[in-house]
Amino acid sequence: MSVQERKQRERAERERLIVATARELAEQQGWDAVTTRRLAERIEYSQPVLYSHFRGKREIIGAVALEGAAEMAAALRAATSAADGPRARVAALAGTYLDFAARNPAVYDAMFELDGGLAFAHEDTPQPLKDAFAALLDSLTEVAGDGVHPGLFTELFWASLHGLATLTRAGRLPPEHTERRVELLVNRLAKL
Amino acid sequence: MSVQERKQRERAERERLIVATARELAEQQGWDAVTTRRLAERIEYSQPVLYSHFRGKREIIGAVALEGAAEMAAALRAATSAADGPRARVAALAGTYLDFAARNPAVYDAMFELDGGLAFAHEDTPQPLKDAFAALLDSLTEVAGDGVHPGLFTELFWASLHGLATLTRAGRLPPEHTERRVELLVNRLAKL
DNA sequence: TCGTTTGTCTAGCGATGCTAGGATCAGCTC
DNA sequence: GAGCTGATCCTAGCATCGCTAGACAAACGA
Repeated sequence: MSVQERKQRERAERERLIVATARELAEQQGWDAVTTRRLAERIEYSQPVLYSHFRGKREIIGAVALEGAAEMAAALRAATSAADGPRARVAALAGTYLDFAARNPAVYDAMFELDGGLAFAHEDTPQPLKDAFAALLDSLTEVAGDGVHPGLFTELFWASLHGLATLTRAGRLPPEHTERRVELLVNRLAKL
Repeated sequence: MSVQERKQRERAERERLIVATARELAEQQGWDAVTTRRLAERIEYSQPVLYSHFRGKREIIGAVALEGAAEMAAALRAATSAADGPRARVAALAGTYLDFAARNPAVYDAMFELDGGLAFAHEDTPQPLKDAFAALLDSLTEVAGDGVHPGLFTELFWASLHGLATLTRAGRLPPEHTERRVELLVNRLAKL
């Protein structure tokens, strides 16, 4: 048994290595540079090994996305729990979200721009994604306003953050007034 | 001279054909299906002909994006000019924007998701893009609120619409309550 | 009528994601 | 300890991608 267990451990370790390497490479040189050949070379295995862990490149992207979602959820929880009052919580939430997107562009792409084969808004949505949304929901429910469905409000708030994040990073929005835009968003959307 | 002019006309016509075919193919089967080979086959010319009109695939995407931007700008103008009062104008603006994105997903991708090699928020931004932004700006200035820079407000409003459009189409947001989300967006962001 | 230019096509390059089939090496049995 | 077996990994290759070089033909000006 012990032999099998060791092999399983090594396999799991190698899988983590693949995901970490893909992420690192994507952050360094963009997802276009993450080819199966380059990835294989970096982990010092041959190409087909990747396919014994993942169905294909899509699933590797999906794995990076899940890792990112878990981190983002944790970051949002940490930021909101350290803030005092609804106003500060929402502001911290928005700031942390955009900060995460700006600091981890490749991961953010894996989560929301690229096709990682993940299910959203379903019952079979992976847990880390649910957690991240729940982190948003928890802090936004208290400022949704009377008669407004918290889930719907959270979806809208999230969409606005997502729009700001992607348009800014793609150079569609000038980066200088990011903070003022976030401030305006919080002031207007949240019923304080 | 007449001969040269005829040739120029034919060239311009063929260029329009390329762009229209690329757009059609993208709407039918997605941008992944728009390969230079397939595109060349559809227009009944060989592959290198494409490269005598455009530097590469990116530029073809960019051409589709510009065409789309012009159409979107026109649609926004038409919708807002037919609406009475600031409230109705903003609602029409938002509805038309999301409707355009939903009806022309491939074109919307070309404009905002894919790399079409276009400059944004610069002085050398192509006119159709400026027009589309100006259409937003014109209807949103009157509801920006006191002391709020209209351009900044427009950027935020646009980002929110963009987030709703992309997340909905990518299956990240359930499509059923789209209208309620738009209503909430208009009610909260606009100072009426 | 004869070069020259302009336009188009065939063929091919390097790179992509992915896979088939053979080699190698660990573990187990006698 | 020898031989078998099954898992593990690699080499080699496929089809397809964006893009380009060089050959060829048609249309033009002299």
